[in-house]
Amino acid sequence: MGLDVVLREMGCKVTPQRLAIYEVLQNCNMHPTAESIYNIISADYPTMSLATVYKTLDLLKETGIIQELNIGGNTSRYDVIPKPHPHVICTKCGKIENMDMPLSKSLINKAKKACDYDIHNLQLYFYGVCPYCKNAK
Amino acid sequence: MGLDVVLREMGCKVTPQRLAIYEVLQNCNMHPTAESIYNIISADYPTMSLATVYKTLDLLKETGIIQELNIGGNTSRYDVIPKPHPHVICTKCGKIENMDMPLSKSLINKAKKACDYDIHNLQLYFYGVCPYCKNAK
DNA sequence: ACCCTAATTAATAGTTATTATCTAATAACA
DNA sequence: TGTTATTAGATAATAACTATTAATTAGGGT
Repeated sequence: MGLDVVLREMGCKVTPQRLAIYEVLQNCNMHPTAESIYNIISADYPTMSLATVYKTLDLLKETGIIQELNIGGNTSRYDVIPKPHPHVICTKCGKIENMDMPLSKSLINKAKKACDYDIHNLQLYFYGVCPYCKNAK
Repeated sequence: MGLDVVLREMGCKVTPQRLAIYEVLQNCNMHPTAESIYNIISADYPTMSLATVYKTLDLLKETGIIQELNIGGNTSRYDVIPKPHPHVICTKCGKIENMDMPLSKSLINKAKKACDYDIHNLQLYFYGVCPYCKNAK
């Protein structure tokens, strides 16, 4: 389902800026920061504002089609949500990658037993050293 | 093993400020921010500086006896490390709690198979609505 | 116990990510 | 096409954190 449909369903306007930001996130699997999204888009939309990027990212988060990643450092990164997946972060170079590894349903079930929350989401981050940095040393 | 021993082993000085900050983290299971640690300690150490809190937290992170949590929002929270455990965050009130739920060794093993990283750490966050907020509605 | 020195604190200024505000532009609908 | 509420863009403001620097202090040597 396209972003335009989702936006209209929420009563939000479909603007080129929003589509462009979402497109960057889809075509770019490197989990960009708000600022790198801004830089990428500035080439085509010289009038794009960083504030717009932030506002749009918030909106897309609310719609549930992207997620914000908090992996340490003081900068958030963003990610389209095809299906829930863990992330690996290289503690040397800071790169962050999707992991093709299913988040077992049983993990949420165990969590539900371990506390009294209505759990609706989870984030799993692994920290380590990537193959490139391993060899670089 | 006490903090003083750890610090001396690292060739760092044992100062009342450092001990105080660590003590707050130990006696307080609410995962404080740097600023709330500062506020708590200010009562006893009126001369304490926020910068000192940040530097000490960084140092304690390096020693490996505390960890920094990135749960969204733009503020880091801190936590002593008794043994690795997941966290639950209430998406209504922002409270964050430790979960008494083992992080199975197999999770890391699966991760090691799924990518080529030397994985040395992981963070697992669950997001949901806490019992109190459930009832409040 | 006292001194010396390097490490650390405290105060403050600076930086950076993010948010708020406000005016101009524009998507959606009649 | 015209109207209107929403959104974009520019910029100022905020908040978390970091760098700097002078003053203080822990810890080893005497």
